[in-house]
Amino acid sequence: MDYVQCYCFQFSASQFPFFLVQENHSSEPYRSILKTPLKQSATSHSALTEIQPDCQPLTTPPKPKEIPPADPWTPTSNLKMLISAASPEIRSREQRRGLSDNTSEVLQAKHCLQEQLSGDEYEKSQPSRKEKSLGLLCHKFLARYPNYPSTAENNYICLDEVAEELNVERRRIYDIVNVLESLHMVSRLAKNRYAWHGRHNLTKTLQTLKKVGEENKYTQQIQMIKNREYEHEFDTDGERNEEMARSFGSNEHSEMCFVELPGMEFRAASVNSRKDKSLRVMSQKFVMLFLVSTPQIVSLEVAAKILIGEDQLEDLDKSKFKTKIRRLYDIANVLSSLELIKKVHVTEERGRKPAFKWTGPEVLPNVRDTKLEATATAWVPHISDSITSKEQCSKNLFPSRVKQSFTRHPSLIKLVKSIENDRRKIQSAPTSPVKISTSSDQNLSAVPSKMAQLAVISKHQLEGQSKKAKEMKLKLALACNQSSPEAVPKPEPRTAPPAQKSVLAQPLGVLPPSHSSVSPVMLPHTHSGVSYAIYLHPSQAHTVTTYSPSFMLQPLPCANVTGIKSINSKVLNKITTEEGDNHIAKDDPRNSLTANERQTVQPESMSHKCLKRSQALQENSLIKKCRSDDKSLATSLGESIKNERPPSNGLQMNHEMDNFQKERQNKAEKLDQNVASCCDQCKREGIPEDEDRTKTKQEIPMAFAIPAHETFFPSGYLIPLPQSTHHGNQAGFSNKEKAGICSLQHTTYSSPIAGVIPVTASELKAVNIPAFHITPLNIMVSPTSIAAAPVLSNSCLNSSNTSSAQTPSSSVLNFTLQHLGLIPAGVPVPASPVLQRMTVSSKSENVSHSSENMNLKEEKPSVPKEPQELQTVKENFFRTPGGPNTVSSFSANSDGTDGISQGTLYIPQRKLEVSED
DNA sequence: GACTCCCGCCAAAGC
DNA sequence: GCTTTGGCGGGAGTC
Repeated sequence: MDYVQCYCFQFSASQFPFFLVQENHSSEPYRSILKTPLKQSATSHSALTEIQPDCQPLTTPPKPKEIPPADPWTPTSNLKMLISAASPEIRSREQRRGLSDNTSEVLQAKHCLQEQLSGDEYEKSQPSRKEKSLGLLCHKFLARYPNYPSTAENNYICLDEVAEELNVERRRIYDIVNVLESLHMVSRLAKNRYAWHGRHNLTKTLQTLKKVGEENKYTQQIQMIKNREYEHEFDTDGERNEEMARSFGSNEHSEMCFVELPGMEFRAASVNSRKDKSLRVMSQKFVMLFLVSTPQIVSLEVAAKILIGEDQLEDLDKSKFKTKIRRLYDIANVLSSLELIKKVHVTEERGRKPAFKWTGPEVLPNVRDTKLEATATAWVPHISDSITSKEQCSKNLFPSRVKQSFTRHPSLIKLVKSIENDRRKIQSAPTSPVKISTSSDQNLSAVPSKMAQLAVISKHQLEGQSKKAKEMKLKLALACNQSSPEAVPKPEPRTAPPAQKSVLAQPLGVLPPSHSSVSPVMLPHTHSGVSYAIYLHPSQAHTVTTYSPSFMLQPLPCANVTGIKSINSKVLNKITTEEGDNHIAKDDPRNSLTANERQTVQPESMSHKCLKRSQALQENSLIKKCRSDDKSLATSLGESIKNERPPSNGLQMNHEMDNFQKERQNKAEKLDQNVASCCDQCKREGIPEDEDRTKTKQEIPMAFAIPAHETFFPSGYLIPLPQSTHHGNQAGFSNKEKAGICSLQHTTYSSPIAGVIPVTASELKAVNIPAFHITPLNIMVSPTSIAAAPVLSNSCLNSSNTSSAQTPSSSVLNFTLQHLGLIPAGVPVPASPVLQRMTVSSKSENVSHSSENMNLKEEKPSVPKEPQELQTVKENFFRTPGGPNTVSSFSANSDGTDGISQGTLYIPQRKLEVSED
């Protein structure tokens, strides 16, 4: 036992000169042994952990060459020497150094040792399997390089050298490097030579992977697999596989390549040589699964099935499955070392399953497509590159996806591959002399610096705005407190962490449940500084709404925003980690970096999680809605929450809708009165009439101006309409604000059921908000939640102006219905509340819990099998121009136009979280 | 017995 | 033709 501890020190000392100082001053009798680098012990991890953050050698640390002094040999030291000599790694190392002329002696020593020690003792003397794990090796590898290397430093990696230093065969280093390469943390420069980029590219890569994963419909695939799991046991060669093959085939997954980032393309000539099975590609796909799923937990089984599905479904046999699992373990070990994932176990009906949970930074869905870009730049470096990156990745990953309606003929694939390979060879053959990474490293350094400048500027400006807004809020709070106490935002709202402020550049007021009966929630609109206010009834304190970077308002399943994850976990999965969920975060000092990163991105992550969930829920909702029959609308919401039943349609729904429309007219009037009252109050308090008043409208929660160009659309669909009234609405704004307003896309979204849903604060006390969804461009309220529609404010809209609540033309409606497959092509449908009967209900939104929460009771019978046609319809609908389910994606395309054109049907994210935990 | 994943063979790709 | 890269699966260690 004693010598084992000694080993720990030996490893550290030999690997890190940092420790050699101690060694040199040590009077420890076994000093001579300390000179021999041995394999790490279990404690080496912590040692590495402490070393890694700052003092990382950029290059291979010089190996200690000193010859061990001839210290007196004791029986113990002799034994230790024998043990160390017995190590094959040590032997091979000695051989490589040419210092080992006495191999036979060593072997003899080993033999001798074996004889001397009992079997158990000898086994104990060998490094345990854990100590040789890829994860630990990866830790050692990572410890050699800084997380954020400066380009001025030497960041090259020589595989041979590393393998030697780490006492492992090169094969293992390849495993690590391949995974790191998939995250663009390293890139291949030449034979045996890589460049270390650290985490500089990580955010960008993850964004890209997420985007690609979304486009690849991984969420749906996961869902599909999970659903099937519950329906049947996965059999190897049955009809189910064929079915699955068809599904995957229909998703055009047959051809997938390595996702590349701009400036890092084709750096590895072999990158795509075995692309379909490459560890790199597998690693990227694996990461994608985490990024697109909610919760971000992926079981190995599901991952393997998806990965196999993309390969050769016809060969979906056990051995293939086992192999995939093996590879996934390899990848997971590296990702774990990077602290991007953590091993967990999900408990479900069939038992405990190994899975991994994403613990890395949350990823913005797609910032570039929104006007947030400049702002987000302050937050995420390289963000401006992400577009190109995304496009590039899309091209790389889904070459045939550019025109989704066309599929490349298999016979052409080979030709294309051949051409691509040729081009690759020409462009990127990694040959000697070593290619200095001009495009990569320099871009990496140049772009970030520019972006950083932009970021600082944006941040500065936005902080200014934020301050103003805060001041206004306080003023307003005082002002409105008199007229409407419920609406007063708390001076210290439970806001998102500061990091988000800098990003959102708006006071994000996710307010705590106040003592008043209504909890206001301010939601900034980053485009224009418009905020939304949502008032929650205390009974819904668990459903706090926060801001989503994609401009979606998503109720979150808890009052404490920072507690979302835990609640989610609680609700969704009974997860047990092997070492405790919080262990790493709490205890591991190395985690500070990840923690920091996470701190920066967490606000987004939360809302985004909800976004993710909403996507999943929405999918289920759409499916179920189409199958729903005769359940009553009034009861369906509550029932569905509890029982996950499909929503209802029919006469009762129509009745409800009629009532609703009447109600909301009344509410509109009340709302106007409230607004006027509040503004008058502000006037009395000395708040400037002109600009500030307008601002007030933006920021005051009581300014329940219903966007004139935004209309509640009970059906959940938004149909873009020509904007005709918007400019008129801007008349009252200052130039400054006009500018902000103009930055908005003026697409009008309307509903067959035109109108607004004004709700006064007092009325809100009584309403529930089971499901809603708000974006700066649209507001969607599920039919079942319409009566509970929250109030909204949007400064760029005149509260009294509802004229733009237009009824879409019948042609648009026809288009909609036909696109839905609900009416045959060519059958005209008048613009009437027909859609009411086909609205997507939020009823079943929580159904996807069943898949996400394997621990929850699965209500398999209520999850009907999804027909292919419906699947297709669903896919089509969720394929928004900028990506699936991203509102932001159509708000501003790179060309400055609306990404959604006339006649385009957009099915919005519809909410979601019924957290009844 | 299931889960993990090390290990090294060997073929493809690179030089 | 040699070297590098990495897919792959046997099988051992661990739980």
